[in-house]
Amino acid sequence: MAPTTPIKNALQASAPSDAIQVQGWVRTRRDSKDFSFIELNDGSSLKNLQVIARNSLPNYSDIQKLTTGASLRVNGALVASQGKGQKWELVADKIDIVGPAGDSYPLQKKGHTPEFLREIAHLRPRSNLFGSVFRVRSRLAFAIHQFFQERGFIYVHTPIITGSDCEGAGELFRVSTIDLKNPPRKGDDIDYAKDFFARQTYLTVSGQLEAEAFACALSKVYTFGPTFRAENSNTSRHASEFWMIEPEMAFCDLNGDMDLAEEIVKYLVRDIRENCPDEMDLFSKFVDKELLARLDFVLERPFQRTTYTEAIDLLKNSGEKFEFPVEYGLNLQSEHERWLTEKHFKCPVTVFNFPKEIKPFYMRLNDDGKTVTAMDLLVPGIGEIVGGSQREERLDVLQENMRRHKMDPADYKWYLDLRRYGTVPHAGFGLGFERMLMFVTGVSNIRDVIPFARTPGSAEF
RNA sequence: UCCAGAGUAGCUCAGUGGUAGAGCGGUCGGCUGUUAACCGAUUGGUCGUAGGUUCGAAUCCUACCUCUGGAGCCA
Repeated sequence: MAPTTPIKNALQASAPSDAIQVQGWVRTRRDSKDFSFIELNDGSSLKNLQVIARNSLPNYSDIQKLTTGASLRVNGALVASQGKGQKWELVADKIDIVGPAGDSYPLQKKGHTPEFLREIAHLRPRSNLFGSVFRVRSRLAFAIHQFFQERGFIYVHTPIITGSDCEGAGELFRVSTIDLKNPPRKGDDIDYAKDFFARQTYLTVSGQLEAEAFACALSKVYTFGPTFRAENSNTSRHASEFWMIEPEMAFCDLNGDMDLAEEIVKYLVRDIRENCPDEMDLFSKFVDKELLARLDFVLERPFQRTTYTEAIDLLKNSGEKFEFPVEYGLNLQSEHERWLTEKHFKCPVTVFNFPKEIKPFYMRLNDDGKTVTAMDLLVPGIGEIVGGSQREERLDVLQENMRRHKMDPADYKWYLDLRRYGTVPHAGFGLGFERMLMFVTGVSNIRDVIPFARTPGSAEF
């Protein structure tokens, strides 16, 4: 079989070519007097290749019946286009109709709403918008690995099935092979000692604890994989299955942690700006007209930093009327975060040193005894994109934190061992992959940056 | 889970108590190196579901389902 030229390469050709082969799907077809124009797309780029099908082709009557969505293999000559709008076009010597699409094919050449395309998630990557989103998703994943690998971080595959529910109950998916109709029992309770893993197990909500173990051996590590939350969250920013990037650094404090978070956000924005120009152009035209200006702004301006206490003061003195109260000891609400990043600082802002009462047990207690070394990186349009902290490395303080959070230290023996043997200051954060993708593409619903989204009540496909 | 809004043709929508509509798509024909081509014709409906009010309901009422926006939780 002759080698196939990706349409992306054909469009970037520097010289005509007598004989190439392309394969792809029909986007549109227009008849002319003695021939037909076919716009062919193979997903290698946003742009289509214009194919000229002359009426001298033996199967021209079949070609005239082609509709959007049909798949073709075309052999012909790549020549300079006579028309405007494209540099090259392919004059076909032979067109094989690999698979016709029929008149029930749901995608038109006209634009569709993202909501409709979501209902046909198996076909939506054939649209300009979703093809672009998923090409950028691929590039973003690559850039993440590149960022960490360039800096000497070691990629750790933390487990997806886990026995620890460190973030608290009620938000995990149970993993079990127990027969739901006839479960083994111990008294009135289900006997999980008879389950597959001889204990209760769940889908992971975070690889952090395991990443800490590896950071305390390999110094700088990162995880990048799927995580799961059984929260009944119905918003455009939450999914039940999503990907998270979690670096963890030994011999690192909160400042180093904040530095890394700001550095990676800038790095990823710059990488996508440079490597996905066609896609970014599409997003800025059809998704969010302010996108490029906002991203360039993020690249140019230094990120701001403010303590939680200062942020509360700023909010209190802002003169702004907020729906929710601003009070020391309360969580910052979405409207507060938006005001800080969009109205006050007008750039990404990192808030740090939060009251210990509103943060998890593993965050390091500051010397004031009131705050912990937590940090949230807020970006305009999305809100919180990174959450991280310096971890509590002192065994006695960590055990006290656990008791304060009504946790049994005995359940976390292996985690406490990290503090018993060669403990070190260490820090890390979680960066939501989809939220980052939303930020760089301008796409406003998380369901539209995941190939097949899982959300409460919805796991079709 | 809470608050608000919306479900009418394959898609986007109009129709607000009295015969179910348009544009796009599809189909047929015409024209044409076209660019979301153009021109003409045509096709296409259990008005989200189930009850109720009424002589009569897409339209008013109730419940439920789904989607969207916002909120909580967070990444």
